[in-house]
This record gives sequence, structure tokens and C-alpha cells, in this order.
Amino acid sequence: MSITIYSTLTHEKEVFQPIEAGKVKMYVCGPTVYNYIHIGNARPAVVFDTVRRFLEYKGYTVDYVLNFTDVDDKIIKTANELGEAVSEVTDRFIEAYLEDVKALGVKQATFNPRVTETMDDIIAFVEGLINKGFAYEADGDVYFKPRAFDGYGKLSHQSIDELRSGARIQIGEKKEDPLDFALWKEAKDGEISWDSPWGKGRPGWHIECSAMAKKYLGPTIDIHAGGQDLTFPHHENEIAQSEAHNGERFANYWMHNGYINVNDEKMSKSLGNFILTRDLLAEHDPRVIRFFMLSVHYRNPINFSEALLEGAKNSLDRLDTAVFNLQHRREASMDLAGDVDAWVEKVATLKQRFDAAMSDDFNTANAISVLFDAAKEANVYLQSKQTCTAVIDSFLDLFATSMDVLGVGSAQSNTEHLLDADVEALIAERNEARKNRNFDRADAIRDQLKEQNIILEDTPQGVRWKRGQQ
RNA sequence: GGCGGCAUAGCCAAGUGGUAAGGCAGAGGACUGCAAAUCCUUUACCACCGGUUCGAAUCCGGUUGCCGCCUCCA
Repeated sequence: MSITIYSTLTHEKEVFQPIEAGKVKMYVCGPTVYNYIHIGNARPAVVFDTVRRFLEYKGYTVDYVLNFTDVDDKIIKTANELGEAVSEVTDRFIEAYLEDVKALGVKQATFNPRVTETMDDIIAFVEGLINKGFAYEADGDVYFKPRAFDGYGKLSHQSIDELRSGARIQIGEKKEDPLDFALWKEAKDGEISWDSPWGKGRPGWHIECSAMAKKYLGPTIDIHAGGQDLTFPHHENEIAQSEAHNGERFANYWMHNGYINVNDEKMSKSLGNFILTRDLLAEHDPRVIRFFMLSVHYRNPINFSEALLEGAKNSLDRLDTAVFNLQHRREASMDLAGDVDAWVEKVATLKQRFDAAMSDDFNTANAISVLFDAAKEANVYLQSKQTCTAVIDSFLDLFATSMDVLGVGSAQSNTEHLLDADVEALIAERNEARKNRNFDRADAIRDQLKEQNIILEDTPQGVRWKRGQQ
């Protein structure tokens, strides 16, 4: 089954065809590291990690590049305010980013390049653009001329003249045209800087991604991704720089995720209405946060609230409980003939449906609904008087692999840890009491254990237990 | 002003031509000593008005409302 991807370039779903068979070159714009990330920043990390996981599940080798912008105005400002070196600030927040994102189940990128470590490539890139006539030096600065690049505006679907009316000329600008944007900025006094053919300075924002993508993935990449707000100007400029410089198509598929909103307004650092990822992680199960983000298609906005997160938790509980039911019942199952094949076939169909949903522009919302159907089927099967290990295993395998694709793993088994001997003794005593229809005593024991956060459940296959909510 | 997106049950959310998936919450029932878990049943004039079509939530035009980009932003 082929995978389709909605590309911002065409506003259509396109069949995914990698440049190189079996391989995917993917570039995701990473954070500017001057602060802890909020959950809006976490969404692309989670979404594109899921894209990557699915591609890997389909057998592709994915080269996944996520850059860190570790020099920029805001970083310098933050460093000055804190009285720290730029590198102290960036090291700290890069580490924090990686921690946050790891907690959310995001796999490590193949490469995590930093601007400050890619300076030679960036400078060479800028030189190349000047040599080809797409850029010019102006008193220590270097600017790119969008008008020199045929096709500027093709990603954001704006014509160059319409853009022009929105552009502003600031006093003291050295630009020839208001549309021009900086590739290199001359250093101000005392500012962190690098030597270049144009004097001391540092790169503009957009050039880093063009240089890094080329360095780590080559002139043409398969998928370039990022938040919707990067479409213009950032990605538009990247295309212009890269295609002007390399003379070939920059990226085949452009993916942009929607925002996380608070009260239907975009969550952003500038609006100040953000929720820090680590604050949320401190109070909620990371799996729930990730599941919440994936319960909506990645291109649609998500409205955030505690109530909605609670709903996501309850939903995920249903899947976890189904897995728990399967695991528990597996112990009492056996090798059976009967309608085993029919059930295994049914599970295979569910798996195909999951695949189909994910193949359709990574429709995680639909993929998750398939898992709920699977939970229903599994529970129906578990009502059988006798269950077959092979069927249960096929269900368990379905949940394990598909939840791994979504990056929500299966919940670690609640019964992983053994019980204390005296708890075991109490359970035994309760079983005896129930046998003798001494329900007062049985219920007292159940209540007592509940206070220790151990929940007892009587099933036809005997009593089972799990840890309650903490 | 230019460009783009969205409007589906109490809530969340899929669904691009054939009379509306899934989850949460609610109600009723079954099962259970009681619970839990589970199963069954139950809830939609798809923002509004026109049009195209045998047939539209889905396509076209218009209206209203909300949001975003055009400036740092995931």
C-alpha cells in the first residue's frame, strides 16, 4: 500500500516516492534554544517522530535531521540578561529540549546539528549565493534577493507583489529591496561573532537550514517539516536559497503541523499563553500527553485544556485495559483449534486498517479508532469460555506494534512488580472467605488493599490485581 | 488590504459524491455475592442560503462566525 502525504507545496495529497529506494531523508526545523519548550513546540516533535516511526515500521531507513538554532537575537538577549555566555544558555536549553522530547517518546534524531558548529558550511553557502548573483553584500551584511529567484512564493502561495505590500523598510536598513532578507548579519560591538569574507558577523535565520540540510542529507531531500508558522517566511526562504544555490529541487514533500491553541488562540511565546512541556510532564503521564496530541490529525488545530487531557487519559485507559485483559487471560488460555484462524484473520484485517489509516497522510485519529475497534474485538473474544493463546498473542502483537508506531508504547504491565508476602496472604485469605461466602471479610480485605493502591478484581478465571491510579 | 484554514452529537474527533467511524461523558439492560472489567441497547435537521448531480457533510457560488500567515514564533 502506498503512503500519501499532503504537501503544502501543492495543497494535495501526493503518493510518497523516496528519492532513493528504501530510504527517507527527512529534515525537521528544530527550536531556537533560549527557553524551555511549550507544548506547542512539542507537537511537531511528536507528530514528525510518529511520521518517522511509521516510515521505519514500513521498512524505510530514515535519516532524521533536527537542527538547533543556537545563535540568534533572542538567545543573545537572554544571555545578556542572565549574564551568561551564549553557549551556556544554549547548552542548557538544548539539554532541556532533549529531555522533554525524550519523555514524550520521541526517538533520537540521526543528526542534531547546531548552527555554531556548521559555520563553515553556512559561509560557503552564502558565498555561493553571492557568486551566482542571488545575494549581495552591503556594508558587512549579506542579503538574498527573492526577486532574483523565479518561483519565490510557491510554498506559501503568495505572489511576490502581494508580499511586498506587507514588507516594511526599517530605518537604517541596508537592503536594496524591502523583500530582501539577511543571510549574514554584521556583528554589533561585543556580540558573539564569526569571521567571514564580509567581516565579523553571524548567519541570518533561514540560511542555517539550507546549509544543514545540504550537509547532512544532500541537495534534495524527501520530507521537510515544521510548524505551520514556518511556512512563511522561513521555509519559503529556505527553498529560494537552496534551489538558487544547488540548482535543483530542495524538498519533495513539505509537511506542516497545526497549532496547539488555548481558548482557541494560538499558543505562542509572544502571546504568553503557553504551557511549558516540562510543567505538564510533571503532572501527567507522558503517554497521555502524546496520545492527546495524536488523537487529532496533525494538520488540524488542537485546543488544549486539562479537561481534554483528562478525556485523552480515559480513552487511553480503555486501550490499556484491553491489553491488560488480554495479558491476564493469556495465563488461562491454551492451544486450541476451533475458530482460531477466523480470529487471527480478523486481527490481520485490523492491522491492515491501521496501516491504511497511517498511510493516508498519517491519519493518527483514524489509526487510533482502529485500535479501539481492536479493543472491542479483543474483549468480545475474551468472553469466550475458552481462549486460545495464538489468538491472544496476535491481539497482543497488534497492540504492541501499533502502539509503538504511535510512540505510546503499551503501558508497562501493572503486575510487573511482585506483591509483598503479606499482601499475597491477604488475597489468599480473601479467596478463602469468598469460598465460604463470608463476603463481609472479603470486602474488608478488598477495601484494605485498595488503600494500599492495589485493586482486586474477581474474574471467572480467578482474582486479578492491578495498581490503581497514583 | 492580500493569502490560507476551519465550522460534524453534551464534549473530543474521523469522514472529499451514495442517506454520518471511533472515544469520553450520560441513560437503560446483561453478567457479578457486591464491585471491577466486559458486552448489548440508546443520542446528529453535518453553521446558513442557493446551485450542480439520480444522489452532497463531501463539488461550485454566496452569507455569517472563528482562526492563522503576510513581522520573531512549532
